[in-house]
Amino acid sequence: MRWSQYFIPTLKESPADAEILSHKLLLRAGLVRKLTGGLYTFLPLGLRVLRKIENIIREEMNRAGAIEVLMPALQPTDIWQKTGRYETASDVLYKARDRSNKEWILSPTAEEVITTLAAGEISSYRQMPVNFYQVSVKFRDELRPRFGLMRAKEFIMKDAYSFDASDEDAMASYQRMYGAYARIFNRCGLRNFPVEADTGVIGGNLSHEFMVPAETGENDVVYCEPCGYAANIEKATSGIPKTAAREIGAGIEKFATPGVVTIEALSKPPFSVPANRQIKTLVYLADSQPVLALVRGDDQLNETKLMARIGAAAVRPATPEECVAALGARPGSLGAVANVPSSVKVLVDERLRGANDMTTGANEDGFHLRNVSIERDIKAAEWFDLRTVTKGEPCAKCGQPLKMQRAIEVGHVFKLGTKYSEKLHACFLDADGKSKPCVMGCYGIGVTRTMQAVIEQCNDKDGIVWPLAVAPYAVCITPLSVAKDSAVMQTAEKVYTELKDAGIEVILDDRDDRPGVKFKDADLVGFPLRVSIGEKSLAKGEVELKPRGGAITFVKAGDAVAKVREFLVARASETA
RNA sequence: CGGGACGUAGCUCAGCCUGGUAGAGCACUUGGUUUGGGACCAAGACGUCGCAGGUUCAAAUCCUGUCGUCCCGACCA
Repeated sequence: MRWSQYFIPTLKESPADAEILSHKLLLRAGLVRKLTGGLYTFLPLGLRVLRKIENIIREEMNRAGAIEVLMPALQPTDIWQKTGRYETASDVLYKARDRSNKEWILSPTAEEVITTLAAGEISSYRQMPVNFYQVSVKFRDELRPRFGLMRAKEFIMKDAYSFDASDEDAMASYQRMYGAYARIFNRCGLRNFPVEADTGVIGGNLSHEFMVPAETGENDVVYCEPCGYAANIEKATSGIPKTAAREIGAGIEKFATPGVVTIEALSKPPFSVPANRQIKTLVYLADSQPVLALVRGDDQLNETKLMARIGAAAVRPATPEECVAALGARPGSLGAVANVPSSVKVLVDERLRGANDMTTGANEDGFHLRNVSIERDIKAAEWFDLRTVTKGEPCAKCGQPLKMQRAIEVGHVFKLGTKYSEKLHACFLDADGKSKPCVMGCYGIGVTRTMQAVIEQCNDKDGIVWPLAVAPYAVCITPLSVAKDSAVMQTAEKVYTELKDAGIEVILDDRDDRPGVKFKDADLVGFPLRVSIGEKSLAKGEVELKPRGGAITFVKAGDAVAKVREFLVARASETA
């Protein structure tokens, strides 16, 4: 490709609405342009990178035995209603109406469609295992689109769905995808690692996310280097000790705490109740029913864990008014000991098991209760892990201190079980003639997000440093003069033609610009190798090879093509 | 959805407080000089100051509303 005939609108300055580095570089290197918040046009170079990543994904999915299909982005609502996700995923669904006012859904994912396909097409265990995948545009009405392609309203996702006849087979399918994902992200040049994850609105019972470490990521990951444990903070557990039991004091005692409505205030004089001797009482509404979640005063509730435990379609924190309606008191004086209607579920964090000598709200504004012994005084409690792990706590597996890291989620694998196949009747006849629901798994990769994650991880002060496997072009030829019959341009044209004929992806910067402009642009865009051709070195019969971020080497002009191929082969073998 | 900031040329921004001729740098056009890390000189083109109301003799500037963008939050009682 000739640069002058192409479209690479680089920018010297970062547009004001880009906050993080990778977003700025996407715009500055001329890879994308924003249409409006969360919606981007891919320009030629950005599209090439996208295609590179897609191709890596296709190769590895095919290698893992998955089969490519393409499903509609516009989907009927009835199948979403059958799985219940018309309600549970309602927040992110883009809905559209046609001329007869019929409602449609713009696909945020495709479990409903693929399971409908399976329901019609799979009737025997002999047809499985089978794994369908597609690469397509997805739509999500994000709470807050941000950071360019990281969280967009419309994005490109690879989604795959496996169907198996048994749980063991489904596990094997899961492992195959897990392995394929590791290969995909490694080939993209990304440092990445898998972590245990919550299954959220998707459902299922086993899940891993593939994470790219980055301070700008939206996930917190807990990990243990010695034993390899790693989990999303939403899922992570630790071996932190339970609350120490003390001598059980006198019976429960109510005391006045006027104006004290926070853990912190109660921990100060005159009350001086340490946070770890307080019970934090949080009120949620699960499908309009109040639920109490109890964690220790110095712990944070992990809302994702709570959601998973409650299992209701819609869970949200109660408003102060709703707290009064449920318990008779406002936040700050709430508790699970006194005046709790029997209809109200009480979920208690495991760390509080056995705790006594605790203080909690009295469900009467301005009063608390002390000498509370949880297992004696809180009836009908259900025990779960509900707290959020913090850095430095002992690993549950090996006892070493846990570490924490911000990360970008680029892929997610789920073992779904039969949630969707049961609801959409994707059943088959087993060898013994019995009808059973298919056991499913689903597997997603954010293709556009992966692209930006690569930029976030691979850059320097001058711009992007593309890994060869996903670079828009492998080689940029930079003649310092473009005068038509100059020796420099003739050499550039010759090298260009030969590289092209050798099947190497090469761009010739034939713009009539000063060398500095071309160098800056080549660095900004981040081509892995630059071949610079100038009068001075050409007088010695030489051209320059400069790897992005590396040192210049001089080679004989006649050897240039061979040397370029050598470089590319060596570079390719580093990540293969 | 709540809080905050911001909307002025293609981009980055000044001007607004204290109302009175629409600005700079970069990019763009033409000519010339340059040519190994984002050149220089000269001339030029480019704006309903987001939009709609209001106040005023007069609004980019003050007021109200609205739309959009970005950031933080949306659990920790």
